[in-house]
Amino acid sequence: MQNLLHNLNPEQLAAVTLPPQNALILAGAGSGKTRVLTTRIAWLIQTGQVSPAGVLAVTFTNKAAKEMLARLSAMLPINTRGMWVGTFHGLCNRLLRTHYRDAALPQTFQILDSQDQLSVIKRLLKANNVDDEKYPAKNLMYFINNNKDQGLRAKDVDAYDATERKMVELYDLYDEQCQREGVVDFAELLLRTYELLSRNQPLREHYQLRFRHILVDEFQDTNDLQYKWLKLMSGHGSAAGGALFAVGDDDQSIYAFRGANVGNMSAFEREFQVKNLIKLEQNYRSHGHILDAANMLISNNSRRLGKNLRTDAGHGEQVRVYEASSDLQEAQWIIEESKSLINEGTSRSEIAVLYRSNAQSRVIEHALFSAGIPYHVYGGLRYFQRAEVKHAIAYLQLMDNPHNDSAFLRVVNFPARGIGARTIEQLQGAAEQYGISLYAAVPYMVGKAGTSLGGFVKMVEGMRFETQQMALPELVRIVLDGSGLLQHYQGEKEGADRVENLEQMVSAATQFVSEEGYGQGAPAHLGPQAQAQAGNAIVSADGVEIIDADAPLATVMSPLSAFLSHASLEAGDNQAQAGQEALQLMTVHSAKGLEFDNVFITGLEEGLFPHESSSKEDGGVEEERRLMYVAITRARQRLYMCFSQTRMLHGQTRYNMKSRFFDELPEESLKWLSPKVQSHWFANKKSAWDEAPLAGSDNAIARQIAQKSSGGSGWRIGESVAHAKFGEGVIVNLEGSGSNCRAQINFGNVGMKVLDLSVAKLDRLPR
DNA sequence: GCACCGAACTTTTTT
DNA sequence: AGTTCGGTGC
Repeated sequence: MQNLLHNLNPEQLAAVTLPPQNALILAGAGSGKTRVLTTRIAWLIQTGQVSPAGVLAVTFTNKAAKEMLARLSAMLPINTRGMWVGTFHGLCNRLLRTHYRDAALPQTFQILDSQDQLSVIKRLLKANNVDDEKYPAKNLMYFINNNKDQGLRAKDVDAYDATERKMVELYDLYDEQCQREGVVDFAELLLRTYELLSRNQPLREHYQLRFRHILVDEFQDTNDLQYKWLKLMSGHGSAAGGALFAVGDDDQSIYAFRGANVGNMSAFEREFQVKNLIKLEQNYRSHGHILDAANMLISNNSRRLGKNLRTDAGHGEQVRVYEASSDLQEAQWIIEESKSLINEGTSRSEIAVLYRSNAQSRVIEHALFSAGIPYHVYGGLRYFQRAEVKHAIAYLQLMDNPHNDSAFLRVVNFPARGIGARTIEQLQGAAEQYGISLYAAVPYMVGKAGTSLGGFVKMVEGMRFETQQMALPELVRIVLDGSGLLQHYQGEKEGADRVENLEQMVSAATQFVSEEGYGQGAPAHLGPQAQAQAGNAIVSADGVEIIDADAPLATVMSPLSAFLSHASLEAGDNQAQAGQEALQLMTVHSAKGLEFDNVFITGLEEGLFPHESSSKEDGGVEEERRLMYVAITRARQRLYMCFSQTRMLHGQTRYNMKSRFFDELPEESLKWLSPKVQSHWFANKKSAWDEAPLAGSDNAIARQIAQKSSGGSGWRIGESVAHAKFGEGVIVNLEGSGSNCRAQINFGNVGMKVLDLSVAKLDRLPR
């Protein structure tokens, strides 16, 4: 135990050893949050305050859950496999598999990822002849998820106009359809579990009594339903129930757009009467100038819980700021600086290039490619999202649950086997008529359509029979082969990668089987007899037998079902391919939780960062500021910031002002690399472009713009101006000439204005 | 059933 | 600008 608590600072120690009461830990960036969380669990177990089975630890990502488990096994001499450490969705899946009957789900229910969900909705809209102009599938999906994330079923949603009523109706139809097909979407996993436990008192009390300690990571990212879920699990407001230990950072809340509610932190503090609020403000990551920048920036936000990071490391280097004339030049600068870092011996993987939006990566990638510097971009398609892999998964899904219409439709004619749209239409008609799945409707089809569809069903049945006693990896191999997928891609010109991805699925299955504790030889299809083996059967007061979801998943679901869940819930690694000697390119969002010695924050321009769409939502700019805070606090030693006067976006050149965030950083922590222009500067020079530091090919572009733009009016596109009413802006376009000249000016958050230059009073501004 | 062309989109993303 | 999606035409 000495070892466990060794090296903790006073605040960390206090948090780890808190009495078994509700607690809120405000953990700043780089303050050892994960360490506190895992040490808390280890300490509770080691001091005998709780058994491993009495702990529930919830995270948002699989990565975080895995890391927590890894650290726990390093700290404790116990097998962590059976412990309840996982994502909200993973834990709900486990509960629903165990209590599938009570939750009114088929044992082999399948999980829709976002892609699948969208295609279910598209199908629904088509089947109901809904005008998809008026009700785009994406909107409906957003509507449904949004409501589920708040714990609202269709019947609970208040509709105020005809459009909303229609949406509610479609929401209801959607749920019915999912139920018919035996599929659940991500939000449904949570909502279904929530409803199950709300409704079923013995079950609820069982888990409430069981989990003495519930610990939540990244609490600021919880949505309303997750908060309700935690309330329920922790038995809030009832006699039973354990202590909720929430760790989070309100300043790093950057997921409001997907339903996260920072307000949950203060709500928790209030509703759970939190007496133990501990702030972890000692930062172990960044040098002083970097922290000063972060602290001052975030102090511009209101409604904070309040926190200031400090470090024992020295000031370190100032933040280097660079103004480029174009996005190309910005990229060029990043490359020059990276090169010199690399020459100093910096590992390429310790250089991160962050941007607000994915579109920005292209220019940077291009420049890196030309310069021959290896790089890695995060955020592409993940393994289980690739089309060929999804096809294979669909075949596997059909073998486990043939009534999954999405899976059926996805592969019924892939590879092509002569089943066309006409046939499918007929089949859908029959299925609707009898209220059954497409698969079940096949026998009702006659003629040629019946034959081809029958052939498909026979193939699926054949594979199912053939693989009955097989272990999962073998089963996967048979399906890849028997479905004709492998052959299909082998015969394709560009199919080599896809074949490789398919082959990889066999090893993914092998790895899954060994990691999840399924005996290598265990048949992939495991019947309900597994149910009987489930451990800890308990009997509730009213005599209902409850099987605790305690036993390893292997006893409540077959390897195949488990593998399919895994494929939906864990789309595959996209993060951290450790040891890769390459520059790391990613959005600021995906950088959260990571750290690097050297960080570039790029595209710091009004409209990009903060993003223009953020000014329309209330609290939008504050969220952008938190995003900037996250970006800054990723850096350990060196931080670079840059912005560009011009940028190619959506096919046209845009002229932006530098980000307002620069005005919110401490002057003394910044080092401006581009000459900081004095106010009299513009009086002497006719154009900023003449003297701006330009590199290489960019010179020409900049001059072109400069020439094209002055047009005799004395003003220039790209020039910064000030207007008495609208404030600061940038000239985006000039039209007309002489006394008839008008300028289109981007006034940032005020918006775009067209002003007559003979009338408007404008002042030139130095950049 | 497949290939090609044009239109429409383009903040951030995990499960 | 670049991609992706859906529709049309063969």
